[in-house]
Amino acid sequence: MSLRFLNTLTRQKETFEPLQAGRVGMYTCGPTIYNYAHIGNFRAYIFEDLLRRYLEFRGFDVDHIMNLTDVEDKIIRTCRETGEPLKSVTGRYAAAFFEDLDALSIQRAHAYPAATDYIAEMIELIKTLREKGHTYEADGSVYFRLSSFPEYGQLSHMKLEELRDGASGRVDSDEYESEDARDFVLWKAWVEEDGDVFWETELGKGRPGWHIECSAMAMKHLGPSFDIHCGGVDNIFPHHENEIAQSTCASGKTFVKYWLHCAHLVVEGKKMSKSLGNFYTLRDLLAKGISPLAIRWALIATHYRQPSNFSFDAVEGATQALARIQDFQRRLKEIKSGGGSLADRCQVCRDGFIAAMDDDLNISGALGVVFEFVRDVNKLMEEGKVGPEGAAEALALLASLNQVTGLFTLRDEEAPQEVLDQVQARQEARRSKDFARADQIRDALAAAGWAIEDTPDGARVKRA
RNA sequence: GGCGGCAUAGCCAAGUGGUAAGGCGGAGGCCUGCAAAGCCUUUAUCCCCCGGUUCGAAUCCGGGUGCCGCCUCCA
Repeated sequence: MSLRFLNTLTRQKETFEPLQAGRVGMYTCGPTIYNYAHIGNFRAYIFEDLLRRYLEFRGFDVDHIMNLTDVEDKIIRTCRETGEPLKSVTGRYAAAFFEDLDALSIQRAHAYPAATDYIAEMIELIKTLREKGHTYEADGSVYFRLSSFPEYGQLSHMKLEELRDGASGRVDSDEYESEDARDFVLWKAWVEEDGDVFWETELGKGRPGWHIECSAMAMKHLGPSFDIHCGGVDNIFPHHENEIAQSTCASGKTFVKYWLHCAHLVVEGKKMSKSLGNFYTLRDLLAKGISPLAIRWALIATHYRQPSNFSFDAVEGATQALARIQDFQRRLKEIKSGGGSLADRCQVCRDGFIAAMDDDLNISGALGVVFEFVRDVNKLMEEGKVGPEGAAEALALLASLNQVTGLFTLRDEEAPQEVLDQVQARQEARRSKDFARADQIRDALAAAGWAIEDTPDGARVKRA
């Protein structure tokens, strides 16, 4: 079997074959850094993280680029309302964004280009488009003329005529200086509300449109043609469609080979919204005491093209599932003698995991395979059939698969000496059949956040 | 109004023509001084509803209902 992805462009599952053997160029649309990202955003970033990790697991050398949109209407509005400089606002939320990525064990992309650092590249790109006759000017702004790109709509599978019909009644034509409401802006002429957010360029005083930044930065980092471009489904139209138009017209080459889009997240079955009270940033959830790994699990466990329902029941389930994997690893680590190898079982698990993931990143199926492995090995341990060699093999397998999931990291905390002393005291009480005393110690430790589990080889203590 | 996606047990969620993975939760049992962890059994005669195609459908087709997305710079 080979690695296959559903390509939004063709709506087919296609075997993944990178443009250059062994190497993958991957661009993912990142956040607009004017606020804290919410868990819906992070679902997309975790999907992209899973994709990148799996490509690497499969031996590809991945170059992952994620943009940061740091100039845009909402940011400018914030600056105008608060008087805070643009860079100050975006710097603060960029820092918060990276903290959140770390909390969720999302691997860093290889570069995070920010739009305002690529103004020169955007200007060059717009000039190229102008030379090739794809643009026009109106009131100091530069627009892309959609009628100059007949293939427009190939990604979203929408027809230009349908867009025009759809727009009727919804678009206030007074807001547009463009010749056609469907045309989009490449360069926005400065207006008074922009304050000191502008660049003096060959195209005049103003700022870039949103779509052009991704074309400019993606091509700068990955070349005119690259392998994978990701984002949320809402980006398909118009953002990614516009990127295709700009990039293809400028370079004359196919922009992206595979487009992968992530479905949205609902919370408790409803669209997240502040008025419903189900709108959450990562910080909101951490403040409720939910572990970041449980959030990662809840966000990753649904196939990326399926709408995912984030609920507190689901988070509780994720927390318990994580504990099961953690306990499994603790047990394996304690095996000191006896038993044999688990090479065959490990191979079955690894093969099953890969078969599922190869099929358009079927993470639910892959996790199912891991749990079947856990159950089988737990049973073998119960029967005393697992030795140090087998335990090491199983732990190595989980560590390997953890490179993909980021969910199996064993987080053990060394118990302080006073806790160990109490554990020892309890063991002595048990030996002398003073169970009241033993239970009293166990309850006290539980209250302090330490759980005791008795095993044939002694007591195990872990963070509750 | 146009385009598209989704609907599987209490919860999360795989499965796209051959008779319902997995996890959480619940119930019973084994183990344990008691627990915890683990193991075993059990928990959807059925996959939103109504028709149809087929020897056979959760899976295909038609209609309906509900939720979600896009159609103006929200992942």
